[in-house]
Amino acid sequence: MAPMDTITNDLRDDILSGQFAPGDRLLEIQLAEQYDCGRAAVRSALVALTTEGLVEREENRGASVRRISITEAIQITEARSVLESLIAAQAAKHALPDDHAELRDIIEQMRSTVANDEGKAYSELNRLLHRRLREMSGHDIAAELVANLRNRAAHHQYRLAVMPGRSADSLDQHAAIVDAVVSGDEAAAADAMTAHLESVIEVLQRWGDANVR
Amino acid sequence: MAPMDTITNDLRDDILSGQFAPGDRLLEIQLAEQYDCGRAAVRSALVALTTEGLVEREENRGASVRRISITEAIQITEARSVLESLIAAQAAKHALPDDHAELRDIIEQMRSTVANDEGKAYSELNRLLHRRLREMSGHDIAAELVANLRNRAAHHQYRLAVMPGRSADSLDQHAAIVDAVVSGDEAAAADAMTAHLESVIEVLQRWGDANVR
DNA sequence: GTCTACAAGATTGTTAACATTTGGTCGTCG
DNA sequence: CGACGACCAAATGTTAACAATCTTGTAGAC
Repeated sequence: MAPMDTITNDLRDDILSGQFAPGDRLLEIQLAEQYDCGRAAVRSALVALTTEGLVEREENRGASVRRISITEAIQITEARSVLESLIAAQAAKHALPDDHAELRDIIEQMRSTVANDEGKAYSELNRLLHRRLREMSGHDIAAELVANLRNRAAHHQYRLAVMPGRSADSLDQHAAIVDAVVSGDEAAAADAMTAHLESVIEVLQRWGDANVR
Repeated sequence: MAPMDTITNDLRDDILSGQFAPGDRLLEIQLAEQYDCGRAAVRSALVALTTEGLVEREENRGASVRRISITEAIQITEARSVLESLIAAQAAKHALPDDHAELRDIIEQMRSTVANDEGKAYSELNRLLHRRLREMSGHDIAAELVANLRNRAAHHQYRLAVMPGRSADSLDQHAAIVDAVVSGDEAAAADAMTAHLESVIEVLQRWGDANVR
């Protein structure tokens, strides 16, 4: 009834949206019922999500939502940093005038959400901006890798979003990225993106130091 | 009889070693027989390798070894470039004296194979060097991504290895990387790695221009 | 009271049969 | 001679039952 890819996407979304929390067990029968499909389809989805790094499977012991430690989240963000910088550079190279307008518009909307303290909306615009930059870059490989890395650290990203005063800093950094992309300056775009993610890493690091022991 | 992970690894190896060429169909029954297991295990392996980017699957039409175009191979190498530079920097930061000795030893062996024109052996040392750098870096995330990217472009890498005069250039570049890592200079290590992979990209680009129309 | 042995339940792993889809072949008709 | 359509074979997709494995709870011995 439901093709395998659909299950994979649905389950991925449900994990990312927090309906299944890190550590939660993923029982095949239960999922089969929930998504109205056979166990085989669920198994395939679990295998796929395991190689994506979102799910952990142990022989004869079943699957569970993978827990991501802080140190791992930092490494993920470091990898994202270099890849997104590549993307930003390529976006600066390939973006068209229409794209420029769209990027500027996103920044304006972000500015508005920050002024009104709408954390949720800001977070969505954040995702949108990064996604559009990936698409504009034309670099399918880097785009795919970054999308995956983002998913893996989604939980930690979430905590970041609700940190007080973080949106303001973040907004400036995003504006700088867009400025560089719009002006077609590849190196500046890459640098701005690196600076942005360095700042994210710093926050993660501080949070880790404060909470781990 | 054979656990799923084993099949996945075996099939991956057989694809990378060229026993299954790009475009070759991967029939479930045939593979089940070849690896002495059920179709279910084969299916799981195919799903896993599909999300790894090595296999292509089409609904109701079966799986085949994914073909990688030159432009895709270039993008793969570009992504590898930034990730391996990150790895080189981390390796420079974390490598211990024993590691330094090992790296220098690998370079010496490489020098010997180049002098004796042993392309095959050089290629293996090449892989070994990159792998050890990944391990020394301690950056599991970047290491995993690079390993995957290397697999995806394995076929094009192969063509590179047999190019005349390429080993000599490559050797100098690798020596530069090791020098930087051994001296603990993170930035220099990253730059040397970038230079190395830029050179690989250039070769791919020239080959592409010469062969695609 | 704690530890071990064992049995019951739950869950994954495997197999086999069945259903569906695809692609091609052959034959007929225009 | 070419085009259309019905069949047929091959392969994938799906389902259900069975086997193997792990976990949990319990009873008994020390």
